[in-house]
Amino acid sequence: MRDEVDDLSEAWAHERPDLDLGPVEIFSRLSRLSRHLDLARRDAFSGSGIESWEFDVLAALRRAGDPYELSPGRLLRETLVTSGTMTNRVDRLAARGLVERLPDPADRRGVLVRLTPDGKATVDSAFEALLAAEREFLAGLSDDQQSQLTDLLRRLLVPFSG
Amino acid sequence: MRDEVDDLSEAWAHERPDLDLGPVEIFSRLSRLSRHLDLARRDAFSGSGIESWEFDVLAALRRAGDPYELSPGRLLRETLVTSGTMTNRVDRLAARGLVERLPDPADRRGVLVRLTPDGKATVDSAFEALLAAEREFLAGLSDDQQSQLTDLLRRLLVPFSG
DNA sequence: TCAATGTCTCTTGATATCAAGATATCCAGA
DNA sequence: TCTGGATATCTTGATATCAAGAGACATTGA
Repeated sequence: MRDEVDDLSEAWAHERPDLDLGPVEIFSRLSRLSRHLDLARRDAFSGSGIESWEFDVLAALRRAGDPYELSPGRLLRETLVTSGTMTNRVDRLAARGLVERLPDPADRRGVLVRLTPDGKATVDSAFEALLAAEREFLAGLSDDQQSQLTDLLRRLLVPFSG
Repeated sequence: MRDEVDDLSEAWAHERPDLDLGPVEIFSRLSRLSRHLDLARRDAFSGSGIESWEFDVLAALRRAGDPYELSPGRLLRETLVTSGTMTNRVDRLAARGLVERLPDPADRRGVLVRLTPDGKATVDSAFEALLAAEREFLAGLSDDQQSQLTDLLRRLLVPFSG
């Protein structure tokens, strides 16, 4: 049981024996796993004909529940991108017929982005493909280990969820 | 102990009660932690006057040990970017005096990128700042939990390290 | 020796993103 | 009612990245 971070960490230990590399052991793995996960997501989504950024937007709308509407402002907070990026994304999703823009009846500055039936079907199929791909990732962990990992990651994430 | 992914997962469970969301509990946290980590890295590096992509390149050279040289090809495999990106990065690092390009004595097609003394000092100071910032992240975990987490993440990463 | 193939680096063209600012609308308080 | 500041979205300009390909050199096998 040896991974690429063991090599990296060993190299650092050789060059900087004065430092405690404990954090590297965790965060280098976290960061690399995240990259591998991104690639796996791309593969999983290609079957549904969408890209990762499209899924992020569509999934936020899908999770919101019927009638599958959110403001651009809310969407950009959910997906952590800037407003210029979200305008561009909504433009492209609307051009593909996966979402539509509606005026917000409660605020004339505002707009609502709504999932179309086509968009809903697309995101549902993509989500199922994603879950299947992610389950592959977890094949090496027992159910017990999976819930341990969930718990440890939650502890790290809590400070950012305030 | 509740985090943002608990909300997200609950919303999905409400909309898609037919699906097993176990993988989401792990990978959504992993992905979000990675984003928060990127932001923290940026902060940590700003004190040393460099950006994250600069650290990635300089750190690969630093880890290689004296004389701190690697080929661009090796560098792009270490940092997972394309060759065009690496050419651009080495250009900018060389312009700042943190690395220099040398002809490869063993292969006339090739080039070696070498850390300058300035680059070495910069990356060493940035690495110490990064470790300090990462230690903050880990404040909520006991030593025991940290090594549990390291072990679980290694298990996930092993399949990608072949 | 020579040709074919592989390897290495850099260039080009297109694109998604961000930061900053513009415009329109809402809202609280005088 | 009016005014100042906050909010919501979109636009603009600059930049880092990627994909694809070009050009130079190395290596292998006949």
